[in-house]
Amino acid sequence: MPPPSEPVEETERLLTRAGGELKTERRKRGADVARAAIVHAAATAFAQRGYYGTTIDDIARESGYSPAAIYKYFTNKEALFSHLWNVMAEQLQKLFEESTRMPVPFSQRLRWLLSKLGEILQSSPDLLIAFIGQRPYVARSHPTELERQSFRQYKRHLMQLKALMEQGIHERVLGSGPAEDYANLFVGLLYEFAYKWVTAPASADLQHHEDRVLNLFLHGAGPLRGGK
Amino acid sequence: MPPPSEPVEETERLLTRAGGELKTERRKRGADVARAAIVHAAATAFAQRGYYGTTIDDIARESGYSPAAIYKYFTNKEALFSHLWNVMAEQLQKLFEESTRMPVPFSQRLRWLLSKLGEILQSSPDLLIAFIGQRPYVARSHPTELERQSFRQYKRHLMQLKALMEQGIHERVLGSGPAEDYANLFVGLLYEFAYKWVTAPASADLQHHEDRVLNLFLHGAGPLRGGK
Amino acid sequence: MPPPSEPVEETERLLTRAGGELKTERRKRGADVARAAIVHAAATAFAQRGYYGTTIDDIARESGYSPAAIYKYFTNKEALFSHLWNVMAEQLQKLFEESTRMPVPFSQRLRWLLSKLGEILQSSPDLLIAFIGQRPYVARSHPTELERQSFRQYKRHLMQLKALMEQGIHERVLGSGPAEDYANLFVGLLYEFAYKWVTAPASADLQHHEDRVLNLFLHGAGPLRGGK
Amino acid sequence: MPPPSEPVEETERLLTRAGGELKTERRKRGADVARAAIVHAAATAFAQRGYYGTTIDDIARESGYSPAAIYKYFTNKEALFSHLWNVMAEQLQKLFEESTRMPVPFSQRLRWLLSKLGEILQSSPDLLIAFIGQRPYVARSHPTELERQSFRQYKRHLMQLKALMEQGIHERVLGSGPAEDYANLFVGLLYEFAYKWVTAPASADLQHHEDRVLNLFLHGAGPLRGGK
DNA sequence: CATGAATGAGGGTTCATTCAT
DNA sequence: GATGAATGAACCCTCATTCAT
Repeated sequence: MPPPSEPVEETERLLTRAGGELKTERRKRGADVARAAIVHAAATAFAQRGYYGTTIDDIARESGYSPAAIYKYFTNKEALFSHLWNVMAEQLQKLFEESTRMPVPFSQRLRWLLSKLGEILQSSPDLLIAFIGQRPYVARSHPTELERQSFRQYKRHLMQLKALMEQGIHERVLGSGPAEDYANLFVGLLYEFAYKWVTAPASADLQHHEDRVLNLFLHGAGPLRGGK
Repeated sequence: MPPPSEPVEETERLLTRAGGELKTERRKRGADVARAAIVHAAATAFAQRGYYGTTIDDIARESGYSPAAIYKYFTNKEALFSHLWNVMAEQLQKLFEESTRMPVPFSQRLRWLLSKLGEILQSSPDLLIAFIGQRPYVARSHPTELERQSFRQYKRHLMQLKALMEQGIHERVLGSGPAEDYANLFVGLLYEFAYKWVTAPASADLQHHEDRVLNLFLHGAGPLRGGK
Repeated sequence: MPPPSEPVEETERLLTRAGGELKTERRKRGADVARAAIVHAAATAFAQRGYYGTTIDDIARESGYSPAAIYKYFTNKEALFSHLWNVMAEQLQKLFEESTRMPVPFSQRLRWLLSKLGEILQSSPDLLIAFIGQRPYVARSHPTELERQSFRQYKRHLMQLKALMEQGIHERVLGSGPAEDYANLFVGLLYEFAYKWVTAPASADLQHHEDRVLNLFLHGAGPLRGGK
Repeated sequence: MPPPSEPVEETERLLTRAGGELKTERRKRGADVARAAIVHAAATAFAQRGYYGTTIDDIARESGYSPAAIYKYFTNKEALFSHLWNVMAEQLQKLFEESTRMPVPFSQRLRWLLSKLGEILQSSPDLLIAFIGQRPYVARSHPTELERQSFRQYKRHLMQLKALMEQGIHERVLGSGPAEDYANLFVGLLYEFAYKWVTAPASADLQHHEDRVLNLFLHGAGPLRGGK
């Protein structure tokens, strides 16, 4: 009776607007389609109206299924949100990890990471917003299980980024300052520009956004220094 | 019947943990005391459990008044939250404005601004979190009035900061890059470090935090360059 | 916020059809009246359609209040039922206790006990049925908290009756057989005749019923023997 | 479309833990096996968690079949329960009838009846509890069809027992009191001791239980009298 | 014969809000 | 000025039941 917690990758693939050809495999079909529709509807709804502002009925309506159907695939509202959140969290986690392992100079890895993040922003802005929107709850005094989980994941991400930054420090591409600060700077920029882009997507092309973030990250707001 | 929307400054004064001597002036007393108690209770509750997680009953209980009393002072839950939000928004707005007008070099103004923000973080962390926590809703497709208002205010803050940054650019303390980017960088850092400090306040003294933020803002993560 | 668990006696008094003059004391009124109405409606409903067959809406409708009002007085459906159940359980418990302490011969005490039980049956048949109807759940493998509680109380009643029977044995009014058996016999008869009376109340006057129960209890179905 | 209401005896045979050899007769097999599995699972489930506490999904899971399959054999949940109930009711009915026809002295017939009841208690305690648990609903003001049926059957049992008791009276093994009272006494003892045995089965061997019931039935709780 | 998939019809519960006192 | 009492409107979730395959 516990709804089968399908591998997160599946959902991820189905959600991605880019590679969503939905191969017509001879799978159980029905169930998969329904699950994907629900997950998709949920991502949109949660992103637009937040966790509390979204009702199960909303998701049901938007997905084309009945509220009861949703409970066949997820134990409850929180589990559904949690699933979505994990999809994004794992995607990011993987990205961060990968970026620390690429056998190329640090600055290339940074670029690569940023461009990958840009792709996510483009392919699943809904999910990304739903994800980031969860962060504020991190500071709660009486966190729900969901909030506790978010907090843990948030710190895990920071750790990963810190590791990356340490490599940058080692390669002398970054300064000597505490790697953690750099990680925070990175995250701060990411969130800020993600919002900027989402609230006004037409403002410019994504590539340009990435360049600006990279530049701000490396040199801050101060004047170009040195010989120049 | 719409409860008189008392000047925000009053609340602000009452909330600040520092200078809250509550002089026994010749005033209607009762009403003021009640209002202050309610506002204070609301700030704590909203910060700890969020807008949706906080019930009017919660606030009533914590304030020592009845739910009905709250409606004597605020038209509804949203108005109460909105008021709190505005208190913080105006406080920040004033700070930003002031910082563009100080007749001292840019870097001093920046320092001053940061230290002022630090004071706020220390005196009303609850409020500040409640304030920042509101930001994610900014991107909603179907925003409530509160969200629309938040969005406007958020942009106003950015404008103000952009003006400040333009001064910095003019004084050659900052680079030539678009002032808006610098404003975003500043905000990103602010939020990130505010969270950091709130979720682990003991981590270090605030002064130190400010230094790091300033440093990251001015120089980014890149290495200190050349001749210096 | 936890609804005030008013002393059970109060409810008991209000429910009793006999002495229910509802003195117009200058009490908080409202709340008391409402609570009594809800409790009364609940007793009727539960007795007629059982715990599961009764909805909060039923009780609300019959009590003349809204469903939400019920939750002001009882934390939830189970708590409401549990309260009713306790009212009866304590009433019985007190009766049983008292009957073991009366300074009169055993057979008089027994008579007195039966007549008291008869009074209850007449004044609150609803409650009594709701109470007895709970017993079957006693044997559940996976009991709810309510069921566990019922079971404990049931055994407590048996213990009390056993104590009474031991006195009867000691006074030679009863045989030597295990007191526990006598307690079970007594309970069995009680339940059986309570049902009989409730399902066909007009069948005879209560006094007559009591006599028969007493007779069956003392002599069973066998023939009157010997010399007598 | 109404599923063929197979003769109750079949189920009875399949349920009885004792003689369940399930001969591989030339029969539709499949269907029979499925039906038996469902009925068996239902008996267990209903007995453990009651009618309302048991879901069709529960029964399906425990039977190894799907919920839909259940509807192939029974029109609905109530019909399934009703069937189980009838199995027990008819078994008892037959027992009672038979006991009035045995060409042996009354006391032997009584003994025989009790031992037969003991066998049932041992072989299908689940069913017996599910059966007895139904009784309280007998008194409902707005009975469901199931409850009406239970009530009728209950009275039929009493009638049967009353007939038996009349024989006892005639044979002078019982007193002269109304036969109906004796029937009620018998039922009361039966239920009470059935519960006792089920809630604490290890307490003693069944034979002993039967003796006690018989003794209580014949002589009540009073002292052994007269010259005897 | 069997089931996977889906749903309609509630049921319990919460909560912002009102209003007579 | 303050509140006790009450409620309408949802919301989350469950479950018996159906039906195409």
